[in-house]
Amino acid sequence: MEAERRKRLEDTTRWEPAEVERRVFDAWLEGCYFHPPATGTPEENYSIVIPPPNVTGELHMGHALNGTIQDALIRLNRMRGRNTLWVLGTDHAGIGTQAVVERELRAEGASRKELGREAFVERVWEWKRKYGSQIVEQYKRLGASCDYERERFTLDEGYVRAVYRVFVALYEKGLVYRDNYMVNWDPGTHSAISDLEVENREVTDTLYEIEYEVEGSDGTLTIATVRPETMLADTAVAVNPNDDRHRGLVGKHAVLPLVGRRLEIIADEHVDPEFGTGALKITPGHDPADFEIGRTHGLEEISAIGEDGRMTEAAGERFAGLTAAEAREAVVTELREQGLIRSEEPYIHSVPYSYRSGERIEPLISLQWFCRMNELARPAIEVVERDRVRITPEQHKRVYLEWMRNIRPWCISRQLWWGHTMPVWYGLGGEIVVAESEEEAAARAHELGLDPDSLERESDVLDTWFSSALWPFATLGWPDDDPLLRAFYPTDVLLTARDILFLWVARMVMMGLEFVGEVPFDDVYVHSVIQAPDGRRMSKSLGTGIDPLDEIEVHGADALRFGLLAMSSTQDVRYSAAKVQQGRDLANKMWNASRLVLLNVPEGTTPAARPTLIEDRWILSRLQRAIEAVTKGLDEYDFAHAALDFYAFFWSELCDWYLEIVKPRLYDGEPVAENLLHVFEQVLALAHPVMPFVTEEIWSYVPSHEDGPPVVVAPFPAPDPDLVDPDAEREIEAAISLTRSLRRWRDLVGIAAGSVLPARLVDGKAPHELVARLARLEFDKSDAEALATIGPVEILASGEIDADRARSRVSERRDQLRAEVSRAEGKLANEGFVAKAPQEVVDAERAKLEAYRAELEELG
RNA sequence: GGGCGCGUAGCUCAGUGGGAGAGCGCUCGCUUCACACGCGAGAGGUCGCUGGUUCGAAACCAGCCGCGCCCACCA
Repeated sequence: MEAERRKRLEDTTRWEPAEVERRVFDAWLEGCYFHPPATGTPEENYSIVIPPPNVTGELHMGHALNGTIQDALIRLNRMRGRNTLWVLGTDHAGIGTQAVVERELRAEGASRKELGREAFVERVWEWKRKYGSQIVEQYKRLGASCDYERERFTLDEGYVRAVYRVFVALYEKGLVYRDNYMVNWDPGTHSAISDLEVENREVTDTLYEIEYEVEGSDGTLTIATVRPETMLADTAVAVNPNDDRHRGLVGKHAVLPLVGRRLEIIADEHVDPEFGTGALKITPGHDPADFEIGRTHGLEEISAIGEDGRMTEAAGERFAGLTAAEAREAVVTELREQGLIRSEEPYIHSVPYSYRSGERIEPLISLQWFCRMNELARPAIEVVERDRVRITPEQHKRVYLEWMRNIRPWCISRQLWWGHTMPVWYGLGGEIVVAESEEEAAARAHELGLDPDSLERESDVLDTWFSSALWPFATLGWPDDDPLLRAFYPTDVLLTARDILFLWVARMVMMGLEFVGEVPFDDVYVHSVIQAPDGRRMSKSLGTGIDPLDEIEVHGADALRFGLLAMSSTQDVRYSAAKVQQGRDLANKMWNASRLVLLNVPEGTTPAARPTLIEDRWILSRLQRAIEAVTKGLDEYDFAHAALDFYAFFWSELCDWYLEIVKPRLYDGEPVAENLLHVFEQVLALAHPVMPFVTEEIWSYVPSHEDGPPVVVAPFPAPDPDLVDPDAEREIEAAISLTRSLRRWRDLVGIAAGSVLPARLVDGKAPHELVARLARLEFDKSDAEALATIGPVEILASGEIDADRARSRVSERRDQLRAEVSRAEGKLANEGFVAKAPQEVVDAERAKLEAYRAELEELG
């Protein structure tokens, strides 16, 4: 080792991540380890596409966990020698990005409208060029080994081509169509949004009961509503066909108060006779349920509320121009004056809100573009049923299938400016021309006998999720016959939290099957959502967010990665700062344990498994089991166990025991250095997928690695069954357990930690020689009084020992043993147990009983 | 309304049929020549409640109580 590096190793008694991480990461980039060639087949290669973060995004804990899991898998498979690609990129995120830039404009006293569409879109691009790579840089801080040379963006030229190709194909297949249909109108963004972008909130409204006159009768009909203003657009009243109370009314007409319109009284199964009076006002223009009923019965659809959230002419001149809320008040006031309100009650129910703007959804009928989903869903259901796509944990499989089987048309047009402008043109007579480019559209118009110059392009853009659905193949070069696509599609696994299972994952499966003819990934692993430590949602606006970059700054990326994996699970978890701290402590421990080894092995030592003594056989055996456990955890997506099993092996077995046991040999130059280096080399490689930085840094100090390949491309350890050694395990574990008993006794009796006690061996029994050193005993043949017998060891009276205290400790132990003996005896006296329990369980119980009796015997 | 999940040490969580575990916190003792981000030792739990299955239940089954999430057009 160079003197300078040796000095650094000697002087650095703490793992200092900040100093090392950037340097190590740059070296990885320089080595091009993250940039695989487009060769080989998807079966032999390993690939993952990152869930593209919004281009406006900043790395949050969700990204950090999601990214850490992917990176651990990517690094594992890269080390296994597979040609490994992790696709990185960002999503243009229509509404979100548009909102960010609009906010910027507002701060300048300008507005989107003033600027005009073209200039605004250019402004967003400017923003993207300036800030769009922020989150990508943040993934680097995490240590993410993505292919940064192949970064993609959903509005890349090639990506846009993929989007248009898909849109046109779906249109030609009749799956994409334009229709006047009930949509979720978001008054906040002035756009339609899809069902999945709606969240239901419990709110308290007033439930009004309103009386309607029935034509040709003295009776009245009472209906209940929380939205009296929508009555202005009512076109019927419905009752349940089996409701005896109203049977006679079906076919008659009610008169709509304030308006005077005649409303047919119809019968429909959807009406719940139990609710209210069993009569339902039908507003096909402003209620999704009523819309369905209206279409079934061929009712007139009146739009009384416009897209601006104000009442239209159709609402009548008294109300036109009012906001919906004002109209409600006006309607209620008039009804009250006319004595038509029977009751007003507070009413708690769930109401749709825009996930994006947070405003209450206004259901209305609008001319939008839709995508029919059931045909696309069919094969996507099948691949999951057949486990061609495996969803882990399995409960999500049912949820996925359930949703897919009841899938509804998807509203894909958005009234925004930022996004993929729909490849649709309209002729003067309303003719629709759909084509991948303007030139093609013109040609098609020509064929149809339309004047190409008169074509007007659709101004709506596509739902952002429409383009995200193509992510796994559009990023790999589709629709071209790209070598990347041939080498890496289908990808191996998709990592996500469950919130975008429908919004994104299901749609990728459908699109992948439809356009590439193959699933986009073999596995879907649904991981935790990380909550704030108090169990609330982690969010900036609530002030509950914890910034992963701050954690990296303070504790290092390895610490955060370890912590996140250790706290991760298949269900939601609370963020645990303690787990990150545990990761930091582990990195520090790895650094320092390595210093012990690296600074004390002779120059030029080569790592090699060389079991000289039984403790060497023991640690090699334990290492094989640790490799097995960690590998299993990573392969089975059980990351918490992978991380924590590694921790337990490294800290409790390797550091606490093996290093303490071999220290004298290491200092004295007795043979152990090769074996120690071997164990460390394996450990570094084993931990690398989880803690890449500290392992890479230490690796560079291991003799024989100085000019060799870095650990990022070192072979991942495989357990060697020949090194598993149950005898050595038994023997060393017995020595450890005896040492601990002796230490416990010393501590209880109050003996100074440093003092060496005289002891004697019980005849015929020899504990492992290590015990004397580890428990600080000195054996002699004196015939002094034995104060205690612990296993095969008698501790002799000496000036340092308080004999009374020692005796009371002995008697405590005796009580403990008696309790154990009677527990075991009772169990073995139970005939049912002896007869029915498996033989090895019974034998084990007998052996324990024997051991307890023997120790009790020894204590006298 | 339907579905899923959770309730284990003070806290955050493992454990899914054979003697209750980890990390943090707490107590006691240590400047032991890798590490005080450390070392050694320890205290702390009727495993939400009730019943059942079993020789044996934290685990399996049923019911109840409490909490969370997803889906759903009862106004």
